[in-house]
Amino acid sequence: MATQPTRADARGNRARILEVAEEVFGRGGSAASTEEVARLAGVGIATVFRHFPTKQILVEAVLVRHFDRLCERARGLAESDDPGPAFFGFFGQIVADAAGKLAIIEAFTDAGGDVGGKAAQGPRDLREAVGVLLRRAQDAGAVRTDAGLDEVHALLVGVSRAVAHIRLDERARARALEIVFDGLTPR
Amino acid sequence: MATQPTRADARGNRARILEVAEEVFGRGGSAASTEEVARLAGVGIATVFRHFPTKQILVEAVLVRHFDRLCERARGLAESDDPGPAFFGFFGQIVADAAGKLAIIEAFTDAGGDVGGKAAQGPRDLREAVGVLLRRAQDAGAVRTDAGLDEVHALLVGVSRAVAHIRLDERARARALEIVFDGLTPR
Amino acid sequence: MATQPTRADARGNRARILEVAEEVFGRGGSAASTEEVARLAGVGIATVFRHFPTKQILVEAVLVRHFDRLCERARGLAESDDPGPAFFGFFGQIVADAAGKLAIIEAFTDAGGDVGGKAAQGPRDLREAVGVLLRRAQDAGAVRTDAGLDEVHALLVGVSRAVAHIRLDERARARALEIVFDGLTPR
Amino acid sequence: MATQPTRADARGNRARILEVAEEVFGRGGSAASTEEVARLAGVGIATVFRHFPTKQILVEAVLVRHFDRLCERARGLAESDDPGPAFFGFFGQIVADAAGKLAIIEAFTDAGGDVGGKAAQGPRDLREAVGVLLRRAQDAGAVRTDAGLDEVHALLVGVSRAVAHIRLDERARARALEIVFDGLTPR
DNA sequence: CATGAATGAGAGTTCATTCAT
DNA sequence: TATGAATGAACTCTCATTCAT
Repeated sequence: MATQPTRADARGNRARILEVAEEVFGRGGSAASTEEVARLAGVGIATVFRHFPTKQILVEAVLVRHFDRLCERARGLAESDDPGPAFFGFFGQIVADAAGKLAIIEAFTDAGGDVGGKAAQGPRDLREAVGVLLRRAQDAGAVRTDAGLDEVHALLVGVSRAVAHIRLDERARARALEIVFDGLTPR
Repeated sequence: MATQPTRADARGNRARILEVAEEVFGRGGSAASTEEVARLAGVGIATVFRHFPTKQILVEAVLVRHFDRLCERARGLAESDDPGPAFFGFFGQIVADAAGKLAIIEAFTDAGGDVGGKAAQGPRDLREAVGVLLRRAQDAGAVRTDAGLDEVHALLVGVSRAVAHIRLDERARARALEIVFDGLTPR
Repeated sequence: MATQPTRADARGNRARILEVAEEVFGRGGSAASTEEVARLAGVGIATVFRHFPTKQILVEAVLVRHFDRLCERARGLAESDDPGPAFFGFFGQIVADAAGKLAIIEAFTDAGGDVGGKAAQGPRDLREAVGVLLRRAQDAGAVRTDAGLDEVHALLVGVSRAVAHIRLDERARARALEIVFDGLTPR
Repeated sequence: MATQPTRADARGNRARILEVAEEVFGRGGSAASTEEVARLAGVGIATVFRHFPTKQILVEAVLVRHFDRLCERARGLAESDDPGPAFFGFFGQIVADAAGKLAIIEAFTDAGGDVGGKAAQGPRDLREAVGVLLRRAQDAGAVRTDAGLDEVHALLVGVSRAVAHIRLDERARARALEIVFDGLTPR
C-alpha cells in the first residue's frame, strides 16, 4: 500500500511530477497551473491527476515531501554533541535552501492555514523538530533563553521568505543571518 | 446605479477603488478578482478598467500608493534628532503594519520581479529612504556599521512577511523584533 | 458574435438561452452540454454562465419555467364548471406536451431527487394543482374515488415519459390515453 | 490483483462484468463510469474493454441480456392455459422488476433510438413476445380488443419508468396497475 | 489473456477585458 | 463618463479508450 508498487516507471512518473511540481509551484506559487507541471514533466494532464487526484493534493504532496526532508535533517542534528552549531547550522541550511526552491512553498506552509490535511502536519513536525534543537542549544548556553519557539520559528520562516523572494547575493545573505544569529546569542 | 453614490461622488471613484483594492488584494492576494474590487467599491467593473486599464496596473497603483506613504513617513523621520529610535521605530512600524495589511502586497513588491513599470519604483524609493535612516543610525552609533542596506532591507521584508503570514501574538512579535534589533545593535 | 446588441436585450438573451436550453436538455437530457446551449443560442459560453451561474441552476430554471406554465394552466382549469373534462383535458394536454418537449425534463422532475432548490417546488406545485383537479373530478363523479393522488401522478408522469421516449403515432397515443382514462372512470 | 479472485475464476469474467454492469447502470444510469463496473467486478479496466470493446457495446450487452430474460419469461407464459392472468401477470412482473433495477436500462431501451446494433433487437423481441400474450388474452376475452400492441407496449414502458423513477409505495403501485388493468379490461 | 498507467478530448466554471448603451 | 452584459481563453477535473508489461 506504500505508494505505487505497480509499474516500474509509474513510480518514476510520480517522482518526476513531484519534482517538477516543486519547481513550478516554487516559481509561480500555487497559482501556477497543473497543466504546466504536466507539460514540464512530459506527461499528459490526466497522468498528473491520476497520481494526485486534486491540485491541492499535489501541492500538499510537494510540501509534505519538502518538510519530511527538513525534519529528517533536523532530527539527525538533534543528537549532535554540539547543540549550538547544530541549531545555527540547521537554521542556516533552511534559509539557504529557501533561496532557490521554497518560494511559495512556504507561502502556504507557515500558517498552514490554507492547506489542510497532511500538509499541515509538515510545518508542525518541523516546528517541533526546531523546538528540540532550540532547547538543546539553549541548555548548552548557545542561544539566549528568553527566545521562545514562536518567535524563532517566525524568524526562520521570515528570513527564508525574504531570501526566497529577494535576490540577495551570498555575502548579504550571510550577513543577514549573522545579524539574526547575533540577536539570538546571549550577551 | 452604485450602492453608495454618496461616497462615490464625494471622494472620486479613483480614490475609492484604490482604497478598496488595497484591502481586497491585502486579504486575498493578487488572486482576488477585479470584480470584487468593483463590487466593494460600489462601481461597475468597467469603471475600474477605465481608471486602471489593466489588473496589473491596478495592483501596481496600490503598491505605489502604499510605498509612497511609507516613504513619506521615512523621510519625515530622516530629520529626527534621534536617529537610533527613528530607525528602529520605523522598522517596527512597518512590521506592525504588515501584520494586518501587507500580505500579498509584499508578495509582489519586494523583488519587484513580477510587477514591472512604475511599481518597481516604490520599493526602490523605500529602500533608499531606509538607507538614509540606516546610515544616520549607524553614524549615531545605534546600529552596527557592518550591516549593509541589502541585508537590512531583506530583514525588514522578511520579518514583515513572517508576521503577515504567521499568526503571532503581540508578545512573540515583540520578542522577534527584539532579537533582530539586538542583532543590529553594536556590541 | 452574430446578433448581440447589448443592454436591452440582455433579457432577450436570457429568454433565448432558456428556450434553447429547454430544447437541448429536452433532447439530450441533462447530460447535454452547456456549450451546446450556448452555441445554439448564439452566445458565448460565459454569457450562459452569467445568467445561470451553474449548470444545475440552468436546468432548474428550465424546469421551473416549464412547471410554472403547467401549473398556470392547471389553476385556470380548477375553476371550470366541468371538472371531469377539466381533469382529463389537463392530463391529455400534459401528455401531448411531453411528446415533443419534456423528455428529460421529467427525467429529473418527477422524483425531484436530483434537482434541489427551487426546481423541486415545480413538481410539488404541479402535484398540488393536479390534486385539486382530481378531487373536483372525483366529487363530480367523473373519476373513481379510490384513485389516490400518488398513483394518478405516477400515471401522469409515466404516460408522459412513455410518450416522450417512444415514437408513438397520434392514434396510438390517443388509445393509450383512452385506456388510462377508462381505467380512471368509475364503472 | 483482483479483489475476489475466487468468484472471478469461478464464473468467468465476462459474466461477472455483465452482472455488475447491470447493477451499476441500473443505479447510476449510463452516466455511471466503466471504471466503477471494473472495480466492483474485481477486474482491471482493460479486462472490461477486452470483453466489451466499447462502453456502448457493454450497455447494449446488458440490455440484450435483460431482454432475453424477459422474453424467455414471456414465451414461457405464452403457452399458459390462462391467457388473461398470463398477460396481466407478465405486465405486473415487468413493472415490479423495473422498480428496483431498470432505471436507465429503459432510458435507452424502449425506443431503441440511441442504442443501435444488437440491442435494438431486445426491445423488438420483447414487443413481439408481449404481442403474443396480448393477442391470446384478447382472444380469451380478458383484454379489450381495440387495444393495439403499440399502446400496450407504451403503457408497459411508461408505467415501468414511472415506477422506476418515482418513489411509490407498494399500495400506490398496486393501485396504479389496477387502474391500467381496469382500462385494459373489456367493459 | 489480464493488468493498470497513460492519454486526449471535453465539460463546467472563472476572469480579465471589451463594447454598446 | 459610467455601466454591466458579452466574450474567449484558461484552468481544474473526468472518462472512454489504448498500450506496455
